[in-house]
Amino acid sequence: MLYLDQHDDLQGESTAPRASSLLEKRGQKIGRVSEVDRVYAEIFDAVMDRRLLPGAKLTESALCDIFSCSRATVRAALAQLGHDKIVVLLPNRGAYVWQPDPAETREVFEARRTLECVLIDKLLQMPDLPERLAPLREMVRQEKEAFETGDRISWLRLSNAFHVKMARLVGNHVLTEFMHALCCRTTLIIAFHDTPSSSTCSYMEHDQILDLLLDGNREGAIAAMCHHLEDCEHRVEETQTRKPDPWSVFTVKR
Amino acid sequence: MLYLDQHDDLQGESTAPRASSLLEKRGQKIGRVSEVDRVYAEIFDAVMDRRLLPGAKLTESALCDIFSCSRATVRAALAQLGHDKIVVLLPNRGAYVWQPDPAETREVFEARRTLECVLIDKLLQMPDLPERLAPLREMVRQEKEAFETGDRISWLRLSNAFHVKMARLVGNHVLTEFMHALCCRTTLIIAFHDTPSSSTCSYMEHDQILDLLLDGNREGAIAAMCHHLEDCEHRVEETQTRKPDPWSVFTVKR
DNA sequence: AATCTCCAAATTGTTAACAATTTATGTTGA
DNA sequence: TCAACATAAATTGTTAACAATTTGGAGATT
Repeated sequence: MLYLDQHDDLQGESTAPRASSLLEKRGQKIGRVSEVDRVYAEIFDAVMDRRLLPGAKLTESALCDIFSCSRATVRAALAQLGHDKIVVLLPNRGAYVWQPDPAETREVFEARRTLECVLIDKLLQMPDLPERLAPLREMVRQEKEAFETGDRISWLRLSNAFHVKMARLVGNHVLTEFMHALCCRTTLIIAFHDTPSSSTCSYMEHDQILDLLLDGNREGAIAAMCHHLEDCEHRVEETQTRKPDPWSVFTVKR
Repeated sequence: MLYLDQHDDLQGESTAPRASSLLEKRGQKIGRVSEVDRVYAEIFDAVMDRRLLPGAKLTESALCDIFSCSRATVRAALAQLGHDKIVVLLPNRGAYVWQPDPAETREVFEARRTLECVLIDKLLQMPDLPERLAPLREMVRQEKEAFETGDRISWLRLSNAFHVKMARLVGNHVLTEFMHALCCRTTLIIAFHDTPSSSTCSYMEHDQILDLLLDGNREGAIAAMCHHLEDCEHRVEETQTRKPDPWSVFTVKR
């Protein structure tokens, strides 16, 4: 499970959570971030920002050269990424950026719907919801700005950060970490199925969800959230059926 | 997050899920389990079975001697266990079996209540629930047997396995793995707070939950499940307030 | 008697080298 | 021409050695 403590998922910063949490271990700040955490964060960000696409081979020696570190460090980082299902580790064959299959895609989206709805219920039970929800407005504003500027990377990060931040409001680290893990896997899924054309402006839906929450409209908020996610899932499913295998780009028979 | 694929959590076998899932990677069976998975499973089981208690120091060289392997193997296994919050890794100071604090305890139990209730809802929506629930009866019978025999280890394993198996019935690997992770952490919490006296027979409550599910009694099943968990949580809280710090056994002032 | 400093032992972090496996290429033979 | 086989390169798995850090205790100082 991905670590995630007091991290704030700010724009431009790494959303990889390991380093920040380890900085606080045992109550004392540790001046320097461990080498493996640095490599973990670099690869993590590269995958989340789509500089590394699903299926890409991650050769250990290549990563050693890139990050100027030993193979042991790279291996440790890859092992953690494997545990988080960001990469897949094949024995004796190396590490590859995770390629989600249709069954997994469905299950991740279902888990997200399930968790998001539960969190909405918990949020609506909080007496000071308006105050707690206030910072989210600012995030959505940044999200809108990133979208309009064409800053795709920031937009994607902020889009996920919205959901994680909402989970954090509930005040349960365990559930927050779970949501964070699901958001990361969702990003990977979208990266895997993304076609250049598909880009809706999710910040409007985020704003709408905030409105419904402030109105105390449980059914509406849940419906909006499910619609938001199903919209995303269906876009993925479309491309899934459209390109069943990479050989379809050729017209010759196999 | 803990891997967990087609593993069946049988009595007497390891409940550590990594090895079994890796055996199936890429569709082809791999004859031999990786060294780090073996060490991972050994330590994992020792913690789950309370042979290793929370707070115990896990010295790398000692583990090398025990498992006849290199330090790199041990380090990799410890890193994975750290990721699963079974052990805590302190930079330059080593690995220790995780000691859950009160806040974490509360959050793990809340997350479990949340997830278990959601799973009950999903189970009740299944048309063929009775058939799917049948194998659970047999598990509860084994659980009862282990309890009556005084086989504490099997009883504890089966007690967790019941909840994981129920989650698996829903058919979502992501949610199942999450439940498995939560059950492991619960076991750790109980191990941390356990006093020799506390031992209720949870198998009766498990049977009751099955009855209520078969009756289609949603409210009853949810109430029973929450009661089941809160019972466990309150027993933990009791010992938590009873011994806030180890110094309370002395009457002298610090 | 309590505290501080310094040193040695133990332990962890890191790097390099070797062994085992997989992948790719080239060759042979039907 | 195609398949199977053999070989070499590349890559991963494992082990051992060295460097850096922490821990515990002896001895000096106040």
